[in-house]
Amino acid sequence: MTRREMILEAALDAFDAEGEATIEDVRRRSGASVGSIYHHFGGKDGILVALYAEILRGYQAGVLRALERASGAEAGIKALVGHHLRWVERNPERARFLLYSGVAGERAGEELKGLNESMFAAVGDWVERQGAIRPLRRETFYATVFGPAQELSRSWLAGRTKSLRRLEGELAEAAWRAVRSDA
Amino acid sequence: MTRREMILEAALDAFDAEGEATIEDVRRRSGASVGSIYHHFGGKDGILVALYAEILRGYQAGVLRALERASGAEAGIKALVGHHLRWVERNPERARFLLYSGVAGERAGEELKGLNESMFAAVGDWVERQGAIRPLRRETFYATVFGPAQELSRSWLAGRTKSLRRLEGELAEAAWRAVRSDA
Amino acid sequence: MTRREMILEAALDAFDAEGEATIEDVRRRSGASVGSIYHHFGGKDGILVALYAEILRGYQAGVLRALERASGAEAGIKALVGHHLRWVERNPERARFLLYSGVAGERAGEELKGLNESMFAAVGDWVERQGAIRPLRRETFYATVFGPAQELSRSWLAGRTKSLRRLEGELAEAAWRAVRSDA
Amino acid sequence: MTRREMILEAALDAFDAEGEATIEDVRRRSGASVGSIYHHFGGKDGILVALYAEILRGYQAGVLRALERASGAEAGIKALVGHHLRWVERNPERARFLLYSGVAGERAGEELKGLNESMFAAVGDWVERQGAIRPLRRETFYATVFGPAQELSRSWLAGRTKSLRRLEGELAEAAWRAVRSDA
DNA sequence: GATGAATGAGCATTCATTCAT
DNA sequence: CATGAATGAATGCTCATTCAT
Repeated sequence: MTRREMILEAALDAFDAEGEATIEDVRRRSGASVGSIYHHFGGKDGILVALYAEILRGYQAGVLRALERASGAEAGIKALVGHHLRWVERNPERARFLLYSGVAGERAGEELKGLNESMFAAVGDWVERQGAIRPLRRETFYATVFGPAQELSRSWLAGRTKSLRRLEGELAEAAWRAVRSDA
Repeated sequence: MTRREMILEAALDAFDAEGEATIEDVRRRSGASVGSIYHHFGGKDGILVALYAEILRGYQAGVLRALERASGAEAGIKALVGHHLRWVERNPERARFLLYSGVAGERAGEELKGLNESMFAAVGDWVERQGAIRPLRRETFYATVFGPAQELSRSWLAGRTKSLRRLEGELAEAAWRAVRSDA
Repeated sequence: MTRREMILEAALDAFDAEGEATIEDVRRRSGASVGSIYHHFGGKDGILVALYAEILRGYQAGVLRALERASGAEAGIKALVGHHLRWVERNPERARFLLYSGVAGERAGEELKGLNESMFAAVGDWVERQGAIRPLRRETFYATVFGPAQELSRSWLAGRTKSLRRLEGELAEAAWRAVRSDA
Repeated sequence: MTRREMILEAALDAFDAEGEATIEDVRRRSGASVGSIYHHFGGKDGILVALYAEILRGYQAGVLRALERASGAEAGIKALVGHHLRWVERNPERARFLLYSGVAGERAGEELKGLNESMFAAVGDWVERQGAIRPLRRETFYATVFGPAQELSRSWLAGRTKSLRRLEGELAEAAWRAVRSDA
């Protein structure tokens, strides 16, 4: 494991345990010196953005894989919802970091925007190839498919919901009903 | 306007402008002294919780009003979605505070929990009186109805979506399709 | 119980429980308002000095009583030591206040100086009437008779010594040997 | 002189001059930045404990040296008293810090306890090797030998006694009479 | 690449005191 | 006599960042 990786892991651990990741937290948990951390990442934001990008890449790879495996619109939509719930349940610290680190909002940067663009494009292509989905504005589509799973994920991460897997069927069905065409 | 109200308003202004509300921010914007702020609210958390509760009460009153005015399940569901979007668009600072102040997660306290309970109960009662809604677990229902609107609200507050009102029709229709019964 | 007395008692309680007595502590424990406290005592120092004087008067009255009851030099010296230890053991909060409130050092004031003078004079008179005591400088005499008991009192108040009464015999005997004349 | 030493010296100076040592006092007097102070000592208590330990070590080294140089019980007891008075008179700021910093009582910690234990043990060994000293409980012995000198030291530090050296003979003699065996 | 001493602005909080009612 | 809102200086502490070795 490289220094770089140790630092990123330490930052994720710190964020999970403390709700934030100060340089001092990262130093203590990684064993690296302050100077070394700055050498590798340039600053606190550098660590957070790198970690965010790494996590997001992993999540998105799963999304695309789920879509590839599914055959047909219904299976695809349900796979998107299911993957989201299962990924969050298997990666609570990573999910927490994506949702609460504050990186997305302010420090986004071009790298992250590019990541999102390419995934939106891939999912958009897939949607267009399906016939059984109602024509919806892009924003409505994403909010409708991912919004409920996202809200439940937040709820679960905060300890207000017991299990996500348990709700997967209901939620996937609801998403499908929301976007399927009438015929 | 009482000192207390001036302080709460200053905290909301500060949060909106700076993304956080330090005591110094609140002091400067309210004109109150540090001591006076502590006299009234006991500490920083005291201000935030009081403000959160006040805002939440206002939001919830609107939810209940929307439900009362609506006749029938479809109108009710769509009213819930519509009210959410319109309230956020009319009260962006308040919405931002509810979503990003961090009060909900950690400092919740009994007061806030009570507020949520009573509203969930009221909405739950309404749902049970409707016939045309599929039986869904409580968590699924809330996530399905409010989740998409909530995700879009976050997107809009972050400047990534132009208008919420524009999407109200599509989103309300999607929510209705997700929860309506088959018949 | 008058307001004044309630305030003094609250100050002693606060000092015992918190190691200091802030105006806010006193307010909460006495039930009096801040304004009322200032009305009666003028300020924080006013409370502390008044309390110190009251406690000191009580202690000194006991010293003089112990001396009056004793017949002869040996009994007198031993009575002084014994009274000190027993008073501390029966009034730990008062003893703590006298030793640690910091009133004696800085804020002394004429009232307290007068109290000490008159007691020193009374004890000095008694000493001069005894024949069996070695001539010692006043400072040496007081340090020799009270010093050991005082040190042990501090130790006991800090929890480093189990019982004072248990050591009374040894300590009184040692004091007597230290000051008795040779014959 | 290292940063660390400069900070400790500044803390002692501040305590002597102001009666307390705030971080700001120490910063101004040492020339170090707040951050540097925290880097070295972790907090205000860290400075005080380190300073207390350093001073106590110096005092105790003198005690042991005094005992080694003395031949016989009487010379030893008198050397203990004499060393105490002379050390206080030569190191008033250090004595004041030991007596009034408040470190001993609350923040003691293992380091300080260990220091006291080892010195008590060394003095205890010496006492046991002497024949001419009455058997006294350990607490009584220490209180009897050091108590008077300690009380006088407090008195001198507060400006209520002119000279300690002047009283050394009387006080040492009194301590010896208090603990010597009858024969 | 790595280390850790040093910096200083910024923050939440405490507290004695004043004063209008 | 009593109340409590209001004041503001002072305090201990955190933290991202720089830089000489």
